[in-house]
Order: sequence, then C-alpha cells, then structure tokens
Amino acid sequence: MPVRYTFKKAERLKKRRLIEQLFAQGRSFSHPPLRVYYSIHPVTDQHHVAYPAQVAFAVPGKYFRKATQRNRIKRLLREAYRLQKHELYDYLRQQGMALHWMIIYQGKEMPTFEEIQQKMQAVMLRMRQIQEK
RNA sequence: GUUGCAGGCCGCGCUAUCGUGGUUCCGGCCUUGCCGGAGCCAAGGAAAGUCCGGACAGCACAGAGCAGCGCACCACCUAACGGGUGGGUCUUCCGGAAACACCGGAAGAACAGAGAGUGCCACAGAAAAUAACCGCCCCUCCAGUCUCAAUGCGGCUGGCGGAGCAAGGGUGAAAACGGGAGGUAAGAGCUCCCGGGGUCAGCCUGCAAAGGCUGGCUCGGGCAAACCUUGCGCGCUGAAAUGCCAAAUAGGCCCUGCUAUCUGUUCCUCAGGAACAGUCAUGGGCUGCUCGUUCAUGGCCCGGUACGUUCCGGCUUAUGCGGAGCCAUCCGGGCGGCAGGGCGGGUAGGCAGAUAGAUCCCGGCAGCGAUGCCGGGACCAGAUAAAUGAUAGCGAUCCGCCACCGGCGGAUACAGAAUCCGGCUUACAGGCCUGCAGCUGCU
RNA sequence: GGCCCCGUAGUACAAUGGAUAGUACAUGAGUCUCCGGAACUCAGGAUCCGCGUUCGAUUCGCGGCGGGGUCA
Repeated sequence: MPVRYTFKKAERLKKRRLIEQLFAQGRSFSHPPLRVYYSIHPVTDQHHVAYPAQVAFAVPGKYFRKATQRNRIKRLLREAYRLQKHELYDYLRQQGMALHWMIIYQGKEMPTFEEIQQKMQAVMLRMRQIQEK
C-alpha cells in the first residue's frame, strides 16, 4: 500500500481543554525557531492506532502582526508536517504510544519552506530521542 | 504625444504532482460515524480600521418633561445614515487691461444662532468693547507777551476748571460701514451722491434654501471644533445575543427488589451479644453464554407474637391452667445501606441562528442625477484552535544591467471571511478608461 | 468578536488656548582633586503623525499609527 501524505481532522489537536492542558501540564523543548509542547501517553483508544498523534500549530502575533503572514507560516508548518509525519507515526505505533503536541513558531523572520522542513525533521527526531530514554 | 490634477475601473494567468474545507452521488465497514472514489464550489476591493447606519435576537416599555448623546443651508434618494445626488450661499485662485463691484471658469467649506445670556481675546497699543489717553473745538478765569501813553477790546502763547466732539494717532490677527461732497465752533451717516452689509414689508421666480425689483428702518469686532441657546433625532444590550438536543460523574425527587440462615473457633457484664473464617442470597466485573473466580452489601429502631424462661395466683392426678414480665431466627412497620429503573435541572459536547440576499449580471423605461420600476438570466465561501494551500515548470507585466535581434538578474502590491448588509475612512506594485489644464508636433 | 483608556527630553512626571514647553534623575563639558567619587557651574536634548478650527494648538475637532487594559 503506498504511503498517502494526508492531513485529516483526526490528526489535529482541536479540543480547547486539551490545548490548555498542554500549556499547564505538558512538557516542552525548544529547537529554535520552533518551540514544542507535548504530552505522550500509552494508547487507550482504538483510533489512536490509525492516527497516533494529534498536533496543533501556532504563530504568536508579537512579531507577525498581519494575519496573512501568520497564515503563511502555519501553512508551511502544516505542509512540512504532512510530508514527514509517517516515520514518527510508525515509531509511535511500534511503541504503542499516543502523542498530543503543539508546535509554535517563535522566530522573527519569515522562513522559507526548506528551512521549515529541516527544522520539522529535527523536531521529530528529537521527539523520538526523548521517548527512547 | 507628454506632464499634472480630478473621477471611475481592473488588481497576475496556465499546467503538473501532493494536499485542505464544504456539498451531491456511489461503494465499503457492525449501527452513530469513519474510510475510499467521482463531480461541483471555495477570500477582498479594501475581507482591514470598527467610524456611522440598519437587519436579526433578548430584555424593558402608560403619557409627558428633565438629564445625556448625536446631527445642523435647502430639496431629493434610501430600510436607514453623520452616506449619496442636485441646487443655493460663502471663501480662495485664474481669466476678462481693471481697486470695490460685475461676468465666466476651477477648487473647497462641521454652512443654525454672537441684535438671548455668561465668558475669553496674550504681546503691542490711547483703547480689545456700556470707548476716550493724547488730541480737536468753544466758554469762564488767571498769567505772560504784541499793538498802545495806559486800561479795555483784539491777536498769540501757556495754565486751572466747565461743556462739546470723535476727524488724526508709531500698534495689532482684529480698531467702531468705504470713497467724495456739503455742513459745523470743531465734528459726526448729521445730510446728500456712489458703493457695501443687516433687517422688515410688498411684488415676481422657485417645492424650498435663495435670487431679483421697490420701499421703510438700520450700520459698535472676533471666538459657539468656549459654556451655551434653538430645532430635529435617539430605549438598553449584543451572535460570546438567543432557542433546542444532551454523555459521563456528583447531588435532588419518585418507584421496585434485597437487607438471610447455619456451622466452627475465640472473647465478654453467658438471657443474649461481639470479632474472624466458611456457607447462602442479591448485584456488579473478568468474555456474548455456562462454570469458575473476584469485589460490594447483608446495619439499626419500633410494635406484636410463638417457643422458651422468670414471677404471682389458686386449683389439681398431672412439668396442666390463668395472669404479668423478658425475648426472637416469626409477623408488620420505619430509618439507613446496596442494586436496578424512571423524572427534572444542568456541565462537556452538539445542532439551529448561519449564508438566496435592501444579492449579482444583461436589457428596457422614468428621472439632470443619486436612485427606482419592469423583463430575462445566474447561484456566488460557510470554517469553528478555525479550510481556501505547498512545490516545480511555462507564460504575462514592470524594473535594472549588458546593450544588435536578444540575453541575464530581480520584482508582481496592500492584504485573509468569523452573523449578515448599506456607507465612510485608511493601505496599495502595476495597468486601463473618461474629463479638465499646461507644453509640444502635424494637417 | 466587542468595549474602554493613554501617547511630552534617554527615564519618571508637570504645563487656563498666549514665553524661549518646566522639574528631577540620566548624558556631555568645565571648576575643585595627585586621580576618581561627591559637590558646584554650564550645555545639549522632547509635544506620536497628518489635516482642520483659531490671530495663535501640548491643550479643541477629525483621520491614521502605536501602547495598555477589560469582557467568556
């Protein structure tokens, strides 16, 4: 079966309560210009097998005052995540774990797509390393 | 042709690959739902600022006044507006040789009231608002002086006092209708001529604002984006409004069922009670069923009674009879507990509100126009931690460089729906159209 | 998605519509000192931007820009 680079609603972190929990209790690390809040736990629900991670993206309005700029960055982040998520998904399935996380862009400059892709790759690698320990 | 100003309009295109939201249809999975496939649709002229006005919703509401807020030449348009259209008035600029005025053109205007009241007008200046400092002029008195022999009269100069006047006065943003003549002691719209303003009356034009003509009265500044006065308008709150459905958990109310018995051991104030273990019953979990296993509960009070037992009574062959008391594992009731079911409030969450409308396009008619009416056609985002995208190639336009066709490099703005609509304001690469003005070329 | 408030030197604050926009700290120069500090003297430095009202605007009006607060 060929790999499909989709990004469905079930792969997004949509519950307000879960997001607030992430900020209040979740762990975090930084990989400039990205900052990640995450919460990892064993699989309890069946649909976590199909989509072992729920993610949300954010760009604060401090450095990007215009909504079009924030939209552009979020779309780049989403595109990079969509194209690179499968390795992480396989790993999580293998470990039997589920992940809630939020990726925030904290830079001041408008990034290019290549930069975002490299940073996203690094963030996913780091996520795996944290789970290894 | 070019430059400037004003107004209006457009505001990158195509292809490929991988994706996103909505919707219609088809198929699959065990149903809600999810997944797959196909088709269609998917940001703006400002979606922005949130400055006005409405629609819609909830609450409030006898009428009137006050307060507060807003608006302010007139008429019209509109669902409404602080918006728009047309007209008027004023100001500025340009032209007509030409100050004022008049005529033509362009641009602009928060354009009611300062002859209701209060207040303010720095500096300068005599004075900044019921004018009178210097002045001007007249009169009385006094002094000096000239003419004269002297006084007086008269002339000139100066002073005190009284009366009149507002021409002139370095200022200032602004100075008490402007120019000319008459008049007067000096003067003054005091009078006259020309001109300007205000106001009232009449007539004409106009729906009106207003304009024209005639006549009367009149001529002491500015500031209301100072307080204010007058006229008109305005309930408050806003989609996080509002309505509906509603899991789990906790709590409330109602109904139903159960709340047992025996054995063993130990202890005690041995009638009786307590603890532990087992048995049993009910309910739940472990798997859909059986078995098995495991967990929870089986507590208390009141009334009655049997057996038993204590006391009393007399009788008697009798451990039999009668009365009183105690007590159940029996009966009835209550509280509590457990389990199941139901009801109502309501949280998470979901649905409606919410996308077909003061809509868009084309044509015709009415109107100077804003706009309205009629006919035909179209369906044009509906998300909700929030979609409308990413990458590559080709093309289009513009800019720069090399500069011969051409090539190379760069740029393509401002900006992202959040209930909807009408305006206003602000931002904007580049391009198109129309009008006006200047310059220049050709016929 | 609404609503409210505020912008003055580098910083914290003043200023009826009327000057040369003031005070303190900070900055710079000088005096003093062997040097520095303190003290004293002097200087530079600002009304967020634009348009309007007014003779005149930090102040009044309108429009932008920026900052802060608040409502679930």
